[in-house]
Amino acid sequence: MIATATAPSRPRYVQIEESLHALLETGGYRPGDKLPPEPELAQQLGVSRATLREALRSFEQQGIINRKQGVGTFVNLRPPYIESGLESLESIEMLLASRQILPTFLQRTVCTEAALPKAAQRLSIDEGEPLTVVTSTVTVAGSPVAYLLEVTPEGFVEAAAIQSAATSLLHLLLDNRESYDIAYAVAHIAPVHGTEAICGALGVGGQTPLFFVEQTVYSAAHQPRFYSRNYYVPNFFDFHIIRKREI
Amino acid sequence: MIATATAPSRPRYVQIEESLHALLETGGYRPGDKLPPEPELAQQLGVSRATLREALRSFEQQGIINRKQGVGTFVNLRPPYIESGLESLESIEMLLASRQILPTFLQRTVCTEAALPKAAQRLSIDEGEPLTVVTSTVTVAGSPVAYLLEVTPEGFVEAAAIQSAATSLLHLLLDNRESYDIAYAVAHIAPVHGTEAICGALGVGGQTPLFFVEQTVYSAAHQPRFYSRNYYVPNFFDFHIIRKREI
DNA sequence: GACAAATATTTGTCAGACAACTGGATTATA
DNA sequence: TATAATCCAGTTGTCTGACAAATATTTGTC
Repeated sequence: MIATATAPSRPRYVQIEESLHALLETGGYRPGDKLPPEPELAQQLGVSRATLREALRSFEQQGIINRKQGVGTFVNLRPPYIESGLESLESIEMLLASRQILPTFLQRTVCTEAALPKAAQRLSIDEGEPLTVVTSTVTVAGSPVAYLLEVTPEGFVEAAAIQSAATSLLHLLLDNRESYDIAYAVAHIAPVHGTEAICGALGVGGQTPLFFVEQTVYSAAHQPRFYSRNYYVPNFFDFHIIRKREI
Repeated sequence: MIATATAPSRPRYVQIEESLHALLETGGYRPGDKLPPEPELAQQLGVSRATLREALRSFEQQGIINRKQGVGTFVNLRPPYIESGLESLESIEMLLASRQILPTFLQRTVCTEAALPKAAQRLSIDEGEPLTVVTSTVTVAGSPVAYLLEVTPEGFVEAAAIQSAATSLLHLLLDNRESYDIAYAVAHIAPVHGTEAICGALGVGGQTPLFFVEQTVYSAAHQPRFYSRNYYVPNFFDFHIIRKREI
């Protein structure tokens, strides 16, 4: 039925979630539609009702479905823009790819530096440890749209892979799920004026407010693996966030 | 045991989630701690194991706990800053209150205007319908830190309540959960230069980049209820977001 | 001490049953 | 007839009890 995939010990209710997800996506269910009754759905997925309900609970938590006692389970309307806001960790390549845009990386430089105190703290390593620093200017149709400065401990990513890649370092990490166990990032955002060098690279005047994102990227075990300081040209990007009420 | 609270028809597994949340917060559980075995915990909460497991699944989905077959259930390390990032919908009062700061609202004006096309579209109402517009300057210890422009259809909030409140309109909505069913917002963020009026109100020069947040606030049924255009002084705020990898 | 086997602990899954709730159909009543 | 009360089928919510599977601990053996 479902490919056993990489981890054979993954609990069934997680696998069922994936089956359910596929069912909702490709099974022709649209917002507002009613799902089959739980006993039927459980049989259809080859699982007990209790296990199915754990998966459904997770979906309900995410706001994908809506259960009502005595009535049924319904596919929710999705909030606008639910996907690909800032709350989802993506590389700039992924962001642009979803709009069928292919970026070019100019002036891509890769160098090794000793970690300064701030960088060392951020990556939980010792001062002076070697870091790999990648800087690049991202252009779309000839116009520069972003300036990236990306930092990771030397050796975390194979040097040859970094050199040969024509992508952002973050994309390299996210693209190889198995090798790098990237789970989330903490991003700080601010409006700034760029330095002369950055404004020059982006071809904007010194008075143009830039969108500055500084983020540290963590593994699932909360180990910092990477950080970046990126400058975006605001007119080209439209950043948004879904803000959910808590409690 | 647990107060029956407002809605008696709320499913038990949701109530259990709240009990669990309280248990984790006040029950002295720290990250890494192991929870009691499920049968014991179920008895402690006065609920069957199946129901408890649905609540636990929801917590696992949120990354709060970690279950491992044959071992136990553990409280997760929390990512830094997990709370009160931009991804959580809060009023500026709530944001500052968590840091023991009490803001003052100066030059608070309340007026009624006819909806222009853009505003009408945003709030899904007809052009020309009356809107209540609240503008205010937020100061902390005498220094202006934000300028708010908040808009809602007239009548959605009682006029007297708006007039008498010395808070942001959003705070009024979030503070009265029962009256206004606010669930989430879609926020767009950008770095901008303020207009003369705004820079004047905030006491900054025209070249200072401001943090601009334009958000539409929705009910649980995805009805737009409110929108705001806010300008923040960047040096006073440190906005951050948790960005999670999807899939 | 090192290794292997048995045991205990804990989460994962199942089956079946009944309760609670909803919405519509049916029936009783004015 | 119109309206209200009742019943009924359908669906999610909850419970009980059991066993399977994974892991950690203890015990036995050399």
